[in-house]
Amino acid sequence: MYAEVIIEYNSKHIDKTFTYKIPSRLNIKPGMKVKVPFGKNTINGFVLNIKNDSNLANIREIIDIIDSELILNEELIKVGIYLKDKTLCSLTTAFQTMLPSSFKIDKNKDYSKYISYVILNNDEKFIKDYINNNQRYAKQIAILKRLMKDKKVKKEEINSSSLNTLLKKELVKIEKEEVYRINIKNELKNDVKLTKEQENVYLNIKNDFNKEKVFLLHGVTGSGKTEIYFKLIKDVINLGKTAILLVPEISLTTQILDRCYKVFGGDVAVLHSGLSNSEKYNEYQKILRKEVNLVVGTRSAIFAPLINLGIIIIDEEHSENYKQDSNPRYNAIDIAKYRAHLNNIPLLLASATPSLESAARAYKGVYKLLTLKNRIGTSVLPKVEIVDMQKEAKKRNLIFSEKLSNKILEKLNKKEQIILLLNRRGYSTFVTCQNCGYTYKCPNCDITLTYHKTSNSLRCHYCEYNKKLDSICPKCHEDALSYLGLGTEKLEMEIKKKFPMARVVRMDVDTTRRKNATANIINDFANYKYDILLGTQMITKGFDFPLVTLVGIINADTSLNIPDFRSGERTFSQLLQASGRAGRKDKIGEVIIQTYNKDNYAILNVLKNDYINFFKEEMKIRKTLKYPPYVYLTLIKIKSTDYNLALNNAIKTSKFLKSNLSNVIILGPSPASLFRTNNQYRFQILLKYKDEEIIKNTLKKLDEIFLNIKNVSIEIDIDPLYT
DNA sequence: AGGGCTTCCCGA
DNA sequence: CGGGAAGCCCTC
Repeated sequence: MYAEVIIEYNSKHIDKTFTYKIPSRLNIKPGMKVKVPFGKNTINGFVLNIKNDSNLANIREIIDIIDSELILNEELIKVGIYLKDKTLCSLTTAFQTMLPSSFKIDKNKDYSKYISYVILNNDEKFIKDYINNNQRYAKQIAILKRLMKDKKVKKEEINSSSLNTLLKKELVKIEKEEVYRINIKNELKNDVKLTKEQENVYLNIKNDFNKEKVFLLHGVTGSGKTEIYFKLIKDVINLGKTAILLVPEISLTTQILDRCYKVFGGDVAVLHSGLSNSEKYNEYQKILRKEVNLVVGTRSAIFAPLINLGIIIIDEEHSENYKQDSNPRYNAIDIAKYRAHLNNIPLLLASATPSLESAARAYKGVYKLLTLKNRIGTSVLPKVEIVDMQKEAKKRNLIFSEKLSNKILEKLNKKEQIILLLNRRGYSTFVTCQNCGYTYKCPNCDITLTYHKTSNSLRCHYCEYNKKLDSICPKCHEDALSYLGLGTEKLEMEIKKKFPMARVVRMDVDTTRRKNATANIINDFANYKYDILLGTQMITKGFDFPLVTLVGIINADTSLNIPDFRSGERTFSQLLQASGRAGRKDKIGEVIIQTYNKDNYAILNVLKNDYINFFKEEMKIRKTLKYPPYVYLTLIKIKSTDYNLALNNAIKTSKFLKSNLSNVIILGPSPASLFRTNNQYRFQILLKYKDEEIIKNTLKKLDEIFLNIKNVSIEIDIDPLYT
């Protein structure tokens, strides 16, 4: 028997399986991690396939099985191959991406945690005799008596010298027991009652449990989507199947996870990058050992090795976090579709602001569209107002309009909570000299440096560049540096100045770096330890704070001004999601949007709370300009530290594509939106096409060509989020 | 990835 | 002629 093995060396030059003979002493199955000889070394690999014969001349033998557990099941092997095919990454990269670090192909780490117990090691008569004959060893006798009563006692609770004697005399022994770091023992809550509207959605999906079918649930914020998820998952588990629930980011897992634990108790494993390696190891182990039926997590949880999946649910499906922005650039929704296909089960995509692609498919009938139009309970949708900042600027109100200040004061007095959104972190977005006009720029990238007051440093948000701020201008040596542009740090200071009585907390990348920091901020705010939560877009996601009655958008234009075909969609979705945070329970929510573009269609549709109208207007633009969902996109970037090398290869690439592709619009090469990052010059070529399959082979060839070109690299992003 | 083999350039 | 760097190819 022979095994096809992928090996741990991750290079596109050896992106294939190698065949090894299976020695008769080993019981090898596909999915096992094995040790094999390779050249002069012995390395790790995964068995992908087993076959009866091979026509290769020199075949070596598998040395050993590393882990008798099947790490990759049959389905995951297929998913790995799909991932390679979809993103053009190597097979090894594909499987590495799917596994938590402790299980990766080149690792062999056991992060198990054990508790040691002491138990009796002999029959009762023997122990009793020992006690009777050795009355003078009072400590030992006490231990033995305790063990006769309690059966097992934690090792730390027992005096170590007495224990050693007892162990030597073989009166007791030590037993290790594995424990998980996350261990849920909850009283399970009873069923939640669904409203008519929820019930209808639930039944619609339940009727199609045994079909490969994609549902798009368009439900307004606060319409009770989570209850429907739970009911569906319960049913699936009762049928003896399993479920995956994806949420867009770690901060959201905490809120939804608490609710999962209440409903499903210890039947849940959680997977996201906020866990330590040991925690991840434990959670993964729970899944491999089939001890849980539900996995909740972020993007990579879509690779959870659950068998017998019954449903996959993707919450906030419009979120850009489902796409990985480094290699391999996969989208969890694609993987979910593939797994739903393999298992012949439903995939539920849900959002208050579905992505244009999903909505278009739903209106076309490719997905089944389900809607929730009403908020649950007595809660009504918030009242939205737009403030024209051009007028306010004349009154010298640059940060807070009159209306917003008054509303903040009003809410503070009423002891209600406020959320303020500003999509830019740091203190000021650029520092410039008022004397000579010098502006600090990153030496590696094509971008101005952001000033961070807490660390008194200038930082590049694209690379790791960081420098202390000078007291005088480095060019003209005048003391005339001024701080322009508003970031969350400065906003926090301004709020404290203007509303000294308010308790303020800031949430952005800078304040949430530490483990559990996000969860702490969210919990403290939910428990009314603060009046105002201010932050970047991370505060807009699905949180549920009943006391919040005012949401203020400080500057709605930040996302609008990014030159990208999706900026309208992003602005609309972000503003509508942020608005959704206002007014849950019985209080009416208010939303104030400050903008310099009061007539922009995205902002106006937020005002009317009209998703469908936004969809129609945006679709017209996409159709005219030939953008998704009317075409597919692939973005190719050619990068080099040498300008000419980058440019010449970009031109060559474009020629290659033009001669190999037909029915494809090829745009470029043009300088990438950030022309220089990390000292690399970047040119890009954009492909637009209607048939996904026609470009695959050409892209594969192109990728191979670049393997042999030095000092230039290529990056192929299929279905990119940004152009 | 990493090792071995070939080639090519140049110099006490 | 010899050594060392650089390029190329192979690994089941």
